[in-house]
Amino acid sequence: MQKFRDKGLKLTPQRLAIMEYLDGNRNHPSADDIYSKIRKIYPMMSFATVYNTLETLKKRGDVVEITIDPERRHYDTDTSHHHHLICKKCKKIKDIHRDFSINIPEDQKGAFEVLGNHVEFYGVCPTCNTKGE
Amino acid sequence: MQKFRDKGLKLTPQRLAIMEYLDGNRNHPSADDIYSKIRKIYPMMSFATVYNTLETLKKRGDVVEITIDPERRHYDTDTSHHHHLICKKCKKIKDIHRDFSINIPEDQKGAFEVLGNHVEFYGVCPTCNTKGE
DNA sequence: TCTAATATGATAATCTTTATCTAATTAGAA
DNA sequence: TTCTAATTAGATAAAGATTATCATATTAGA
Repeated sequence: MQKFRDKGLKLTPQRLAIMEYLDGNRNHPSADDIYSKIRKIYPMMSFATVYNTLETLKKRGDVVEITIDPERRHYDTDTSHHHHLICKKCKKIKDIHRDFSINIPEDQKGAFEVLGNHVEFYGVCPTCNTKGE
Repeated sequence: MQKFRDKGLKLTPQRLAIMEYLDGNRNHPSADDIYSKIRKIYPMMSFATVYNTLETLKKRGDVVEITIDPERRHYDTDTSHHHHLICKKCKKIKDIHRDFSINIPEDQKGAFEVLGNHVEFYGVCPTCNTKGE
């Protein structure tokens, strides 16, 4: 939380609410998740503010956008290098912390400047699995 | 191409045009790419038909949806297990053929049934790199 | 050639995300 | 504490991607 307070970021009640919601949140919420949840407490929250704030936090490097669910973007405050496991049914996302040290073979990389990688595992979570087919 | 002709798929001119366009196409086109291109030759092509056909081909397993560009979905007719490298600037996608044999550590997997994985490498392609900062 | 089943295309609808712009608020100086 | 410049919020429009609907047209096979 403290990490958000620095670097000339104007602290408004809306931003604080969003940051508070995100801080330590391991559920990789979507913009809509954030909006819906905070709206219950601060009904004056606007969708635009959610996107604005996410954009600001992304630029500051305090939040990372996850592209793993084709339906919508998810956000993660864990900015350390890690990977994800997604349930194809309920779309729940789980963190996978582990350095797989994967690299593109030289012959396929060519002159491409590779900046990083992200592994997306997919499958069916225990909850969805027990609910049957 | 021949692989599309089987299994009780009704062959309409529109479908054939889409299949022909996709066959051997290594550019991971988006629905819009497909639509725009084919429209020039078959002006009667509808966007709905593009999506319908993609859906059909996906179900048949002849096409795979790639979730790597947050802006839109891309499609790949190479259904073999492989990974992708995307340019953060121009969004061009390149195939990476290589089995990295990565697995989730048992303690993090739990009862999750893992069905597969996909590695997304990102960076800047040679073309965008030479265009300079 | 005929028919049942399926696909097309036009269009509306939905959903996510971005853009615009004015009024309100914040941070920091005075 | 007050004032001011800069930034942000919120309302809303707009854009863009994808899905849904449904009457009409087309296909495959009898």
